[in-house]
Amino acid sequence: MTPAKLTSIIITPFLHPLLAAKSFFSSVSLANSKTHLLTHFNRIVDKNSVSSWNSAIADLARAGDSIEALHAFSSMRRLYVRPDRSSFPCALKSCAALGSLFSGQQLHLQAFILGLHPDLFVASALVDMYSKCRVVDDARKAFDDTPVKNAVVWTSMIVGYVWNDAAREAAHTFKCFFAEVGGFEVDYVAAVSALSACARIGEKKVTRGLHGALVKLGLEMETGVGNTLMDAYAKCRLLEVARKVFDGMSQRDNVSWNTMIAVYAQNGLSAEALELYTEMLRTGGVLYNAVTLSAILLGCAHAGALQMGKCIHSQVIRMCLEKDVYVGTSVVDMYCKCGRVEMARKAFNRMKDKNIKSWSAMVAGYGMHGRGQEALEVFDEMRRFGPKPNHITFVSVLAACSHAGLLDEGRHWFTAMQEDYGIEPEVEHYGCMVDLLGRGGCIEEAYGLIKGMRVKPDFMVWGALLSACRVHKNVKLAEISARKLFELDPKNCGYYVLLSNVYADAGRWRDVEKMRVLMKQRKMVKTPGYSSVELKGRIHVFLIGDRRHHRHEEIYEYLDKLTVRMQEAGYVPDTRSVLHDVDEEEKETALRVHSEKLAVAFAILSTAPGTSIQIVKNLRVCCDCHSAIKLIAKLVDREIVVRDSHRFHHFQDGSCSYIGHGIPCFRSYQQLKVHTNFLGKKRRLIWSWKSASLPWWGIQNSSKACREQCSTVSESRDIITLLVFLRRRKAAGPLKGIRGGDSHVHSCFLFFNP
DNA sequence: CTAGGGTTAG
Repeated sequence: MTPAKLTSIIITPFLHPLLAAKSFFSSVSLANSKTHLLTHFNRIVDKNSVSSWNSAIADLARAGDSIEALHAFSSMRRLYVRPDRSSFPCALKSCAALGSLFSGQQLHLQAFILGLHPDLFVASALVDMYSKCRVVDDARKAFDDTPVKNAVVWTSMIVGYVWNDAAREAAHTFKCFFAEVGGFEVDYVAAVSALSACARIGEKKVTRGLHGALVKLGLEMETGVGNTLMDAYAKCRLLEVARKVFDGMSQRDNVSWNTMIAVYAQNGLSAEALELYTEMLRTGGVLYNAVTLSAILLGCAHAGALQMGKCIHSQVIRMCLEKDVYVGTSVVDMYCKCGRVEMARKAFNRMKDKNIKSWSAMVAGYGMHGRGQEALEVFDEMRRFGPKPNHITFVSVLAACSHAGLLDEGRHWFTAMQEDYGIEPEVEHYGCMVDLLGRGGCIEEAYGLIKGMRVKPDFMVWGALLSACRVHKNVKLAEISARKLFELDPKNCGYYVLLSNVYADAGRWRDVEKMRVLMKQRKMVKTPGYSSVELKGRIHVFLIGDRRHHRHEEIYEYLDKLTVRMQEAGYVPDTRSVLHDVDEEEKETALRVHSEKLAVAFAILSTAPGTSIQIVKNLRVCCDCHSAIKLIAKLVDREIVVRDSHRFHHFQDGSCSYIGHGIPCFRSYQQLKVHTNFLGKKRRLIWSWKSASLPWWGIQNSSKACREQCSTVSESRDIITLLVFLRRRKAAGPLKGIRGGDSHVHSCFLFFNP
């Protein structure tokens, strides 16, 4: 580059479109004779003093006004003020925030010309800027060009790799750092960065190794280190170790609590998540915030705990967090997974900023309720007004088509995704397509699709095919897909059962027997099926034939009565389901005491007439339970919503929206396994809400917006029942305050506005 | 008289 060109770049440094906008600094020039400027934040800038400019740039960068910060830098250059080592870090940080590589490169060039690039502050900012602009190779070059490195430069490089999805590289860099300085100089920020790399890698060995090293350095007592360590262990699926770290921490901040709650919620341990949340409120002495509520909402969504979810939603509104995209999306997701897709839609409409995940959540929400047409309408709206759909959105769209049986639409979007949006289909997309085609009866076409896949088909794909084979009685392909499934997911006995169902339907009893023997030989352990129902702040869990519930006698008695009424109405037990779900020895009792029936009976007994009932089942609802619950809903005149591992069944007026089989919408075998352990370890089956008081108070004075959402009679009745319950528990304070907008109750609310 | 690196969420 010629000196002349260099000069021109230095004098008019920023030609980037970002900086075309009018700025306060645009009018600043040599022609202007004033020596001082009064800028943003009432800061007085001496036009000729570098440090004065530096402060102004720092102010703007700190406030997040990156463009103005760069304008300020630009104006300074126009006045021929020579930047010093303090001018660059803030300016580079602004480039990083904007992702503006162009401006960043020019700053690099200027720093280079002024000979400031080996300065530690400048170097670390450069590394940071390049990695945030996604050119990790240049970040590495800037890193290597720094002759003497300190912890900050090393950390910037480690974080840079993590940012650019190169976690292993990051871990390796930390190792080099550690070796070079012999452990001295490794501070807790470096440790946190390295641990976040471990979390990405997700390998037990790596995390344990680093943990050991940090203990030696005496860094493990730092709160930040503990927080990240918990996350890293959780990502390695060592939940108990994560909890141990949490318990062993001498100081916990809200990130510690949030992390632990999120870990539980993400792994399907909703009860633990909610329990920890109450503990946080009671003893933690820390403030909860958007992150906490987001995690708790996820827990509610998983447990299907609508009432709790509403409480949290109410708190969200009070804390003015509805406008937060993350929280807003969690609310939408929670309502969808708790069976209230209309309420989800209302919450969705109230969101001002919607990101791609909010839109995808709404599409998926309609999809899991079998409302494909509405899902496609939302998708259409998204294409016109929202962000550009990505691969996640298309998973939602295809799943919606498959759940609603929209064969042509599904085919159309699968092609359009590749041709118009340039998105290569991944395993999930194939899973949806195989399910869609299989359900539509095009089994051979589905099999053809699998054979032509570029990625390796996973258990979802083969599982979808196997399910379709059962519905359409295709023994040959069932055997093929089952064989694959035995390899891919050897511990899951569901496929053995499914294949034996296919044999049974074809009358091949010898093969059915073979399957049974095979299962015994391979020592398959069944995932225990259970159903749960939320009632006044408790989650009641029922296993098959469970007699551990304190009201079990009442429940069985009522169930017997119901059975008689059902038989009078013409109900005949559907024996296919016995094959579907249960072993030989459990056959006789099995049908009548399936966990979902127990849960339904318990819910009817315990709620006021007309209240709608929500059940969550971890496996699929069997055919018999399906028809039985349909009849029960009619007999007792209730709306019953059952969410199983695959989709929602809305029972009302003797009908159900359920269509055939499908691929799971609540997928995650990890979650099921954790649950199995949870039950296998004989933890409390009936999880009781230890301290119902605090989180529940939100509902008393539900903000107007939330009340509007709870518009139906049964829902407001839910709330009243809840209030009476709370009063009985003396947790709720005076009732008069509950009914009206009494200020006394307001003052009782422990709402922390962080 | 100012400046650089980190953790939780869907």
